[in-house]
Amino acid sequence: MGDEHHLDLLWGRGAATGRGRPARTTREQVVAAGLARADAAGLEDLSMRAVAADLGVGVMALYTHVESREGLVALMIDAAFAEITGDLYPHPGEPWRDAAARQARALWELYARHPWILHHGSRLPMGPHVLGMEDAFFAPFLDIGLAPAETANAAIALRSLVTGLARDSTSEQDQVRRTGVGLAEYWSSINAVFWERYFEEERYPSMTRLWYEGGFESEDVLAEEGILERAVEAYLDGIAVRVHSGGSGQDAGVARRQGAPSRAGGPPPSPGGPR
Amino acid sequence: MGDEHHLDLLWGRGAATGRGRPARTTREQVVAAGLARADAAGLEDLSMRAVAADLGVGVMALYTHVESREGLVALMIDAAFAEITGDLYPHPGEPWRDAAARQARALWELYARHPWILHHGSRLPMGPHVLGMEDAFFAPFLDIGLAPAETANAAIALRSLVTGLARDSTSEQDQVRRTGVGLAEYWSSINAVFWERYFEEERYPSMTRLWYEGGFESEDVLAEEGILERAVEAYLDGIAVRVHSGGSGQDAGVARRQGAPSRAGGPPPSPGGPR
DNA sequence: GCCACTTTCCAGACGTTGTACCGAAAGGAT
DNA sequence: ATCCTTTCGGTACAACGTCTGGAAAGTGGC
Repeated sequence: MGDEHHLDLLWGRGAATGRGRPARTTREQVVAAGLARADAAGLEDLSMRAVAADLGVGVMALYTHVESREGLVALMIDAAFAEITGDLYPHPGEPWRDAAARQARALWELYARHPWILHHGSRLPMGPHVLGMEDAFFAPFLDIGLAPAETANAAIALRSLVTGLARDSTSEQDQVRRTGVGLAEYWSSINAVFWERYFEEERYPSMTRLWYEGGFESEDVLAEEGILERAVEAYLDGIAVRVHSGGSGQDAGVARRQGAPSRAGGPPPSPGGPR
Repeated sequence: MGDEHHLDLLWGRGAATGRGRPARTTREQVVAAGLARADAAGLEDLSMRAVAADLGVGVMALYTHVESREGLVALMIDAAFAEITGDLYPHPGEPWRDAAARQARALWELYARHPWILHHGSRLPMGPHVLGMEDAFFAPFLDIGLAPAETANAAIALRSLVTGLARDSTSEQDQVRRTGVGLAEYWSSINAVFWERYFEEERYPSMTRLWYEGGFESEDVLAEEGILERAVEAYLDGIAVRVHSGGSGQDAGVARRQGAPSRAGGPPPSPGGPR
């Protein structure tokens, strides 16, 4: 297999020559097994030995399809994003706010299905479907009268808002799963022990006051989606204000780069690119 | 030391009795050594052996101060947040938007100093300074005419927005540090290899168009702070709209909970609390 | 001064992890 | 049938977190 670049695997380049001993498993099977295990038990239970055992295969057999554990996780992440990239671009005639909100929801639900993506340390891999997701997030803000840089920032910030909220929301479930203790006992132990033993109401006046005013009453899981909806709506409101009033960037930056680009290559996939 | 609860360590409860062999290091020293190492080399280089070697101490000596590696990281995170909790609450007379923006900046800069906090998998530990930060973030939104639940959501979403943006921005520097390759070569290799070998302009039309329009031109590091400023401003604009027009929640939920609370204890420190 | 008692320190060991090495196995091409 | 290419899997190794047991180093009581 050509070790030209580790990105080859993400972009499906390593074409089999047909010669040599045939592999007992496909790369798709390996990635699927990893996905299943991560969905069920989290990233910290994704050991190469465990994945190999799930497939009934020796450990080192995995390394014919992935170049490392981290490479496997990269493939898994890109495969996960393939779930939503099919219907992410704005539909014809769909208002930009509806499209952006729909994208935010899709990303949110993807993170709910695969929370390990959020607890994965490094950046998203530059795979085709991750890039597809990022590209789609730019689309709703393209022709609404924002300057190009504002357009880019608006989309990146929306993505980050969803990611941050999802991370906050899923991390506690993740912790519950990791420690093995059930959700009920976890919270009951927190409630029983933490508040009376450590929390000092006068030290944290804002939370205390909000508590007594009922600000933390939402107990159902769906209310957690409410916070996404509200935050996205508020943020898009802010973008809308920017469009109608101080926008003035409709044609300021259009076709500015028809000459010689200051950097060779193409667009960066993520916040800012080279800095 | 009483192993009543792992939270005792975070809240500084384990008081030394004065008897027995005195410890050669203090818990503060251990946490500081861990902080220094994580700041310099990231969380994945924070091994117990390395921290012990930095202190000139045997490995197991650390376990008299921390109960595990994860407990050490929790202490480190709480210690890091202590850097900003001193001046986080709104100043007297400070407009709520200024206070919220200032908090967002402070959190952003904290993450820039300690990016490993963002790449840490599980949720923030329930330490006194983490709680202090969370409490302060609620304060600006308290008396601006939002319903209690909206107040809580607004603060949580602002925190998540900053965290998400910071995570996106710092993860690539983190990746550079982890792989050992310098920033310049990293990006030059990305630029030289990626765009011409993998990227297909017709497959990612939004990014391609934004690129040609100059949407990704910000090359300086400070521009990265611009994205935070812009996103926070947009979000706070959305909150402001909510306050002045459709708010109507000024007194809807005040003092609703003076009777018997539906849950025993006190306010939850984080999004939603028990669900 | 001496002795119990308590706490900390450290060397070694154990189990688990990712993965390098290498000979054996298995199929296509000649 | 023989080569050639690729995959397979047992073994090995270094690094990791942390348990264990005994030695070390103090304090309090006599």
